[in-house]
Amino acid sequence: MSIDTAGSTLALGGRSASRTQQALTAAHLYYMQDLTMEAIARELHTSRSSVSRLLSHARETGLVDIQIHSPVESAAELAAVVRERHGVTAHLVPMPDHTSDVDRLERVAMSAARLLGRFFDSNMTLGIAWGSTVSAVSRHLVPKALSGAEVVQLNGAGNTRTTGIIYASEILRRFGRAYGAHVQQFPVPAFFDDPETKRALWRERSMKRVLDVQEHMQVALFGVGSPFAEVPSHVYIGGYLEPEDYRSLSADAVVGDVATVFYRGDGSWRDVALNARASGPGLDVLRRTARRVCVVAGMSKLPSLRGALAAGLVTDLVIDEPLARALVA
Amino acid sequence: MSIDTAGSTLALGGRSASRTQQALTAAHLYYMQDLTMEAIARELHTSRSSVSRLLSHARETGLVDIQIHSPVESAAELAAVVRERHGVTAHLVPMPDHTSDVDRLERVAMSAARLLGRFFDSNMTLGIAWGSTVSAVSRHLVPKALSGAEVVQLNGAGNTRTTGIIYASEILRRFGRAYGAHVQQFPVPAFFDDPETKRALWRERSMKRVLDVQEHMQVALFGVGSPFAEVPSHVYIGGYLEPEDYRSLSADAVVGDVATVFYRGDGSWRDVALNARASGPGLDVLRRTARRVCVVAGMSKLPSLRGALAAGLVTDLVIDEPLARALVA
DNA sequence: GACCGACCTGCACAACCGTGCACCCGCTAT
DNA sequence: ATAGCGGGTGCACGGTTGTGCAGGTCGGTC
Repeated sequence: MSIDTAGSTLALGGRSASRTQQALTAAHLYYMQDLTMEAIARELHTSRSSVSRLLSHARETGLVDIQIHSPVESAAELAAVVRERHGVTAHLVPMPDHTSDVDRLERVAMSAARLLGRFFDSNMTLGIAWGSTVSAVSRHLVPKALSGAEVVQLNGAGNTRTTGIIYASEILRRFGRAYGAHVQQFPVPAFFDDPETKRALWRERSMKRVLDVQEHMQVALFGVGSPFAEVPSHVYIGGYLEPEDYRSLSADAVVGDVATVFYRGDGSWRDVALNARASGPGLDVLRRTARRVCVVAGMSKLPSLRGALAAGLVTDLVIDEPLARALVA
Repeated sequence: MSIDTAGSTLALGGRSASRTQQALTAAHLYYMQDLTMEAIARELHTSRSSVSRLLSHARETGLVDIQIHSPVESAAELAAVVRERHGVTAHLVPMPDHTSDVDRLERVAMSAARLLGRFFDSNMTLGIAWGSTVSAVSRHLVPKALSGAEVVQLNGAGNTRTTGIIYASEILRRFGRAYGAHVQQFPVPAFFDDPETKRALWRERSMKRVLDVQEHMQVALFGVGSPFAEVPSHVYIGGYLEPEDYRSLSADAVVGDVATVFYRGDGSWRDVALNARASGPGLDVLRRTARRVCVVAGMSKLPSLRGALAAGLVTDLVIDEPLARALVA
């Protein structure tokens, strides 16, 4: 008689179980056993709406993981062409040609966020650039409980107007929270005024520690900047660069940047003048990272994307399908 | 102008794409980008109902894979107790205590079928017993495109009334189709009349080939039979055994069987008389298999389950939660 | 060339699900 | 004590999704 209340309920799903346990049970009943929410509500002795919320909770917190496998034999032809031509794995995000640039970014970011969970695991280090693309990704991350994971900021965010801490650290924090990871900030300006200051600072042990973490990351996540596009990236409008800097970039025939490091259409970057003052990791450091996930949305990014591919910065490319078609056209 | 019709559609999702490609696109838009079916229908230039069917197709054919991860720290206490006490990984299938035995079987089988896809991969061999449990599982398999996979029947199906070919081969065929695997039948009676015939047949090269495949399987899937339960298993009602056989089992204190091989409550089996005439693999052969998935539903199976656990036949146990609770009680 | 069957489509309807709202409970600061 | 607050619940409604049905298309057959 003492177990009477538990008698007709579920040991793991009963009213006394934790929210997570209930969500787990509901998810099992819904996704594995194909019950309706109504039926689940009866089994859990609660209302259908609570079950609906429980399932949302389960999805949002990563208890339920939905993957899409394209059967190998038919792996989207377009992706195959991209792989052959550029040597990267393309993750195409389908959408109509007439999608606006903001929608593209949002949709690509959502897909990228869900994909990232497959690449990032316990005891790994993830390096992130920041900018509108990575920021958009950060808003759609699916939590995954990892241990010993670390997230490190790849480039500084300070400029002449703000230290950029708030914006960049908000992004970092989202990643850290989603993966239960330790976050490593990088409190330096995006661009130094004097390259000598950068070199000096880089010799400081506190900075060396961060740089060392960057060097050993297994996954890097970044977008590409497009300095001369109609819709310039965050770096180009936030007061980071001076008119003379633009002239310098122009003179160097720069087509884009990754984490404040600039490159030309042919992928060269070492002798771009501005890079001496940039806070981001040298592209050779980036290239030593095992998995380098580049997220790109919108036609205006095409030239800088080409440059990034030419520079061999990318192993996995998350990209909207119309742009991918333009890339191989 | 010639590409006009394709201009406002999706290259991969347009009307000319294959059903699979369309389903893939729809799945991406639905599960990765959270669009409604209505919106997807617009992008794919089709009706909403077609999108609904496309998504069903994607789920049924394994294009979409839904997994449930219980966060390690909270991995159902009950499962932990089972692991500790019996050394097996328990996959608990939640359901109310008052669930009928047929519902239990159906629900456990559904979960088991979805789980199996995680264990069975290309170039592996899967051994299956047959019986009501495995049959139920076979009806819920989620397809997965493998190469070089093989499915082998573990025990014969013939009896004095039929060769059992139709029933058993239907089950086998379902597995073969779901995984694109080659199927290996085992056309022998479930029980021989004369153990000598079995020994003779086992020396035939055609039989040796099958036995050899069985010995090298990486995954085995089976239920447990319960000879003296209220709801006896297939083997015990299909005309396979004679009254004297039952007396023999009773005299040997048998509590159950796996693939026609009988064991006692303490897990012993070698000296059970009837086993000399059984077509199933010796339990030592079974125990050499890396992953041995046992599917059990319903209280009446408890004694035979205990025996199978005592015999160390199981590495992964798919079981309804009320039964699991009874097991550890 | 008419017929047939297998398959696909959109419609319409019913079933199902998400969410704003009012409410309740336990906690805390006043 | 009590008002306020954060978080959870069920109801009711409207949006979303599954599915039987009545076509339509295509390829094969007599």
